[in-house]
Amino acid sequence: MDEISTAPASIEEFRARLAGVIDGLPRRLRQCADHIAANSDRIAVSTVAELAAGADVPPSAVMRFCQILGFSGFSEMQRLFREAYAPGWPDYSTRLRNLKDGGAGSPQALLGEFIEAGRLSLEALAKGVDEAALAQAVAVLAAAETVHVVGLRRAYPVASYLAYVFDKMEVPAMLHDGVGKLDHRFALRPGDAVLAVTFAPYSEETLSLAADARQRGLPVVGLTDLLTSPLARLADAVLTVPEVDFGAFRSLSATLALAMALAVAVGSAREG
Amino acid sequence: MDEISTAPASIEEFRARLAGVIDGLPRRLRQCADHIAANSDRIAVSTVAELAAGADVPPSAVMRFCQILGFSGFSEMQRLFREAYAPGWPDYSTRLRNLKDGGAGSPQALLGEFIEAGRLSLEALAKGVDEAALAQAVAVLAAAETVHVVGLRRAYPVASYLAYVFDKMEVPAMLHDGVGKLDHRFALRPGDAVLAVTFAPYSEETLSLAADARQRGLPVVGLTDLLTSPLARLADAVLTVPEVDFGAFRSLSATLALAMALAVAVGSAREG
DNA sequence: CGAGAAATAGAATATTTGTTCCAAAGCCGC
DNA sequence: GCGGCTTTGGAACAAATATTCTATTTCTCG
Repeated sequence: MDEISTAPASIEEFRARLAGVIDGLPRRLRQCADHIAANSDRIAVSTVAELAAGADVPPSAVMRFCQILGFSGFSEMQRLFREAYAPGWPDYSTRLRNLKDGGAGSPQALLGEFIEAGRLSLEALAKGVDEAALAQAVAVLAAAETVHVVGLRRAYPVASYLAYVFDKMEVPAMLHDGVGKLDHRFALRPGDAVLAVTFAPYSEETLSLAADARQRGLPVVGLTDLLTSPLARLADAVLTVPEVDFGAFRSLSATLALAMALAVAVGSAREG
Repeated sequence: MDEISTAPASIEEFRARLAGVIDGLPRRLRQCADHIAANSDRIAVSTVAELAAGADVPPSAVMRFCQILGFSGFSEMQRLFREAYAPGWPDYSTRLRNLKDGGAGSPQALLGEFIEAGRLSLEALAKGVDEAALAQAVAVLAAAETVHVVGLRRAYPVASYLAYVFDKMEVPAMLHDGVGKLDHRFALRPGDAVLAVTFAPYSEETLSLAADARQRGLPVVGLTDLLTSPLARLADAVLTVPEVDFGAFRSLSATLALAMALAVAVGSAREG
């Protein structure tokens, strides 16, 4: 291994050098590189042993890694990070305020708002989950042959992630995405179930597919925003998500958390 | 001096106790208290000797100070600050694994875990965001004619939501979704930019489109998990998201928050 | 001013942490 | 399969760092 004799003098240089060598790195050193890149903010406050444990390598691997980057050893690398150590505030709310102070409309202020919206949504979900409805939704979907997932516009990311998780968990699922304006309503077969996702303003196509399923006697699970949603009337089990909007856009954090829990629970139930 | 036997459990408690004792302190200890109160953010990355030098007292004075505050010694005090800086999610993945192996997870328990994962991810994002990279990403995309959004598999929900938000904000955008195995690479025109989203295991198609764009001189913005991601080398601006990742079950909360902030910031910048 | 108590500095020690080195294992081209 | 090269893991070692101890100084109060 050809060593570089001079140590990086700044964090930027450090990153550049890391990017430069990472490709030619053997397995263990690659693990070090990945873990350190992912936790570069912890270098300043960690010991070799802690970092090594995090990367799942022996301490000596971390040492070799430091040397390959041009440092004489770990201490020298750590010194770089300790000096640059920005007071990344221990307190979440202070940090958030700092972000928002970047000026109204600045990217980081926006980010602060979206983070806040997501967090509030998750908290509300934690408090207000309807356990009976969730259990029923799991039961319905676990009993189905094929799960038909439908969700358009702002609900589409949720629907597509549900389809992804179902696929990974080997649950037969079909994503109705409205491509080509085809609704594929004849794909709904006896024994199947529909999982419909929609938020105000409720998309016509989603409601229509749910109504169709219901008419044919297929069970429908709804994931929506309010109990007064038109989807609620069509569904055998209704899950509502108290999502906080920021501006015109919905954070989706809570919705996705609920969707994932649902999908994984259904996947586990079908295995058993 | 009346010692307190239990150590502060949080930084707030630490501050309270410090405020409580600082008045009745003799000279050298008072110096310690002043210096430490003024530089509490450096406790995590300093040695006893450094702190002592800063306060202009001998190291043993610092030791006594720590003990008066209720710590067994300096190390214990330092641990408080190190952990407060890098909180919470040490063995998160083992927790999820236990949950999966053990109880097979009631739906509510699963939901609780996903909520917690989302919350931690958002918190980590608030602390670890690279504001310079975010600003650069906004600049690049705001200057583009058309934004080409690409992201597949687990990144697809993010990509599709980005496309949705761009659409609402009247930013010309095209979602490359890989339908029909078409990569639409010839849709990339001079003046356009690519916004690529991918997480390990990095999807070949996404990387390939990004590489193609770069080769033609189009700017690329990457949204990925690690700075060592192959996408990082292809991109002019790299945004990394510290998302809790376990198998197929990625919370996406932080990713979406960052994506939305990016999209809205780009939309606003283009209006002005 | 002087006795006693408290506080202090610095040296001595214990402990933790970083670093080196070498034998064993893995890999590659032959 | 075999020799040479690279990589790896762990134990031995070295350095840095925290902690304790005690002689000395500094306060305090009679």
